[in-house]
Amino acid sequence: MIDVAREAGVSAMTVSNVINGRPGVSADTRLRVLATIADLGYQVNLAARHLRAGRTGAVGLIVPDLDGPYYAQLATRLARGVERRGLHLVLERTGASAERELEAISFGRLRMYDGVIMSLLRLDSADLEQVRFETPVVFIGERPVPETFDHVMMDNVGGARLATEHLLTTGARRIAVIGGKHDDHVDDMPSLRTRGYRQAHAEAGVEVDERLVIEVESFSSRSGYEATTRLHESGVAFDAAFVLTDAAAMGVLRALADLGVDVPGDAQVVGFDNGTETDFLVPRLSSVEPGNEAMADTILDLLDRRMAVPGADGAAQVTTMVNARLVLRETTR
Amino acid sequence: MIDVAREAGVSAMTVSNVINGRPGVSADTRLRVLATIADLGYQVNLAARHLRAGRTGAVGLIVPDLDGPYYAQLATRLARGVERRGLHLVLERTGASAERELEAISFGRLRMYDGVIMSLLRLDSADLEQVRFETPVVFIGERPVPETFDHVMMDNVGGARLATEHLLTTGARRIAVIGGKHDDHVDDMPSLRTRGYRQAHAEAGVEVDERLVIEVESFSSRSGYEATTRLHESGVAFDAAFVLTDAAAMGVLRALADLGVDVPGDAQVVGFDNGTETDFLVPRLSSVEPGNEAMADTILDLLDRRMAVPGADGAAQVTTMVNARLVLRETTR
DNA sequence: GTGAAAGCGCTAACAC
DNA sequence: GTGTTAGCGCTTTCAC
Repeated sequence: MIDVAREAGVSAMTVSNVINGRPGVSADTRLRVLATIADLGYQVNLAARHLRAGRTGAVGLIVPDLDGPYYAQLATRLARGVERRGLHLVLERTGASAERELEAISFGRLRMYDGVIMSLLRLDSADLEQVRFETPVVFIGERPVPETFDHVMMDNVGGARLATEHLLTTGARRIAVIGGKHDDHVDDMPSLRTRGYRQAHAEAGVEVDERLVIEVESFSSRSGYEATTRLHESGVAFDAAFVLTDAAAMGVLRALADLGVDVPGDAQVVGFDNGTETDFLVPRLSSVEPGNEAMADTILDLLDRRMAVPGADGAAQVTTMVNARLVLRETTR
Repeated sequence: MIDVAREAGVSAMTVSNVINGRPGVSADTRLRVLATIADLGYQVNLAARHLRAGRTGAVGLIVPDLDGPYYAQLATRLARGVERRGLHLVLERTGASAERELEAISFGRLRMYDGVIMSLLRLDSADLEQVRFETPVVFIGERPVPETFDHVMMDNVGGARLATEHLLTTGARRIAVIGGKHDDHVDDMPSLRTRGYRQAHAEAGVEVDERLVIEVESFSSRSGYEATTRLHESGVAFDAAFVLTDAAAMGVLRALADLGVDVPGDAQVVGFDNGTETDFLVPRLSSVEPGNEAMADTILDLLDRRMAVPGADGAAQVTTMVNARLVLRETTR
């Protein structure tokens, strides 16, 4: 920068003013500086700007994974909003490992961003209270977070209840829940969705057969496939499957096709997330739409609010729950 | 840091030495400093470290999109490798817009990373020559890049030829190429894969009916679906479809199911990318495996080499082409 | 084994 | 409209 200044015959300050489009530079000088910048191929040093001015121009999105369609689609929505605000979105993935989640929020790494949107799967509220956050953060996801943070959630329980109610209404009585939990004391995604499943059963006066609650290790298509195969081999009858994610539901559909089970004739299937792929499966997957658009908008509004006031995080903490609805396609009656 | 130093009764330098695990600090002092750091909840300021030391600890991966499975899966592979090297991977998406691609490489934004892996779709070699890259970069993808850069490519032509050869060998004579180009003078992904398709036809002495070359706007499932519907409505007969990406192939399969076309009986289908989802489609999608693992390994090796020598980029530029192979599943005979 | 001084490249605040 | 001064928080260098 100092080179540009010398070459253009002005001070570094004037160059800075030109670069940042600040007023109070004569058109003449501005043009000369711009020409010199182009000439020398000068680029600002963002590290120096960051150190001095405190802002980086980036918003971080920290998510467990990107192979699944859910976070990838959320990222695309958020990116658009962030760019509209003159910033850019940067993603980090933790692979749902506690170690990497901790790394992402430690060593001052969050300070690399002007604001952060974060979905943590392993770390709990207590872990978070250990860390000092200097950056505005909005949490997403089901894990509880300390009271001081903004938090946007989808209605896991309500969405699951909607799906299960529909299955019960259409005559299903033995609904497998793929990815469910036997013990739903924790507030993570599988537990909450299983809770909705149980609530719908309770309201309908139908008892849950615990053998229909199938725990899985991950929510990949492969997991869904294997869980369905196991369930079938166990000989436990079922006339519907509520699958906790669309990705897993894809595996369930594939397994049912292999097993010669007709969908939705012999067994109905409902997924969760309403990803863009649901419309292209054979048969098309009915799914819980967790309010993806509203979610992205709410997250950005909250982050705006936090980022507006530079230092003080005076604004009251907000927890928002986005409404879910059911989208029926071909895997349900 | 100065606070920690004062509190621990040492100099800032010693604190720095402790944080960076440098030798030459007595065990006694080290422990005292670490305790003080924990006490005060101190975190390094990465902006300051970056400014002074030049390194950020991050590797950037800049890709067109993340909704499709391809880049998401590549990112996961690369992340593992990068973490093994004590760094972390950070993603940016450009949405395949020229403007955003330019932004990502301008304003010194690449300097935020110790190394960058980049897939550009819009910018061409001439655009890239304008920009001064201060950061080690490895390019991926099919677009030509200036001779000075390392470049890892998949064998688009060869992979497409393999797929088409197989279809021809199994008796197909009217192979639609969904996403193909009529004019393959440019070296982008659709053109290269179409070139392989044409080569296979030429070798087999089968003429290409240009009405079977279906251009699409994007490679989403929706595009594949619509292209197939259009082709069917046009009344042009086909007995196979080579679809340029798996995501689009998913839409093709869905369309064929809607149209009552039996796969692979009435029409065979082959995709490209061999994503993890291919195994869970109904029917399972045969696909070109572009060497995803080898690709990730090669990229990381090249980046290592560039990042090893801090300033001088003395090492000769390398262009690598990874081999493709065909994975047959249920959509082919 | 530890510390003091200097400076990375930028910008906020204020002087002219 | 433009320049000067100071300092963001680290690490490199060299002295002790």
